[in-house]
Amino acid sequence: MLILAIAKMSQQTTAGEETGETGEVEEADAACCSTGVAIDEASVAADVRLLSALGNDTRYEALRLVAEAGDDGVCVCEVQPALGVSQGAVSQALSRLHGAGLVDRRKEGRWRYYSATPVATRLLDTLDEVRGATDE
Amino acid sequence: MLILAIAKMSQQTTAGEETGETGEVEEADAACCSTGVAIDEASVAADVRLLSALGNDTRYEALRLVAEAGDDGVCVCEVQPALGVSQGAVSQALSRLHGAGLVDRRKEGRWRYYSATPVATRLLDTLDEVRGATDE
DNA sequence: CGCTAATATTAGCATCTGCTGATATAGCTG
DNA sequence: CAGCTATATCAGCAGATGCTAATATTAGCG
Repeated sequence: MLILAIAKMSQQTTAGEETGETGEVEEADAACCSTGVAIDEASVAADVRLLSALGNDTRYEALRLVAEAGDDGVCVCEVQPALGVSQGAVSQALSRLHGAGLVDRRKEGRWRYYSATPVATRLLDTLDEVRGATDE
Repeated sequence: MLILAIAKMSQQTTAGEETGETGEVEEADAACCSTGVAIDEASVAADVRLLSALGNDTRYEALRLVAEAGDDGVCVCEVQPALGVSQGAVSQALSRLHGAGLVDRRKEGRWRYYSATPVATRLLDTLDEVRGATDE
């Protein structure tokens, strides 16, 4: 993928922005990127998977509900009426969140409980913070 | 929307989870939710808009590139070859990011520069942190 | 002014997504 | 065991998405 190349181009870009030209980027000057922001393909995929899992009302709301429940988690049987969509849609939503590492799940007899992972908690906190800062 | 109702049900749920029944949730006990996690419909919409804007490779990578460039931002003319998609796709991607409040834009003659907003910076930092914690 | 360059916008298409309803699977009870 | 409940999975459909190519708009130059 392009990301490693992007990181290199970015460094060049900052210096060359006055020219307004796309400029030929030489492969020299590889001794840059000490910012630790260079990001590899797998990380991109992981981030996009996480973000896209949350970029949907039903799934976002499901996660909010799960996160609200705390460490004990919440039973699917309670998520479903709260979300107001079909049982199948709820199950798929929770499965997608689980696949993205945002919820953990456990069985208790017939019942299935979902709880938020630290990743999810952290991300929701950040969203709350940036929204709060933006609402000023 | 359902969210306010969700917040109330969650409180009840924690107490009633042993019953395994969906239980009739009374409207009483409204004196809860001191955690500040109750979230309104507009906030959900805002968060989902932000998250879905980023839940796509092209747009995520565009934002990464913009964020790398620092306060001066990056010229579209440099983003396009870096992303390796059509000029139109780049423009749409940046427009979507702007609409989600993740990038600011300015004109300099023929050139258009995009820079990351604090919201974007913060979110990307969090993603890096949780990914870093997860990769252990 | 005409022309070129940069880039936003539009139209259209293939593919993807999210939902519903149906079905499959697992657990519990008498 | 049969019957019921909880919930995961599947199939299908309508609508959304993301891309390309084309076009429109803006900026700069001789």
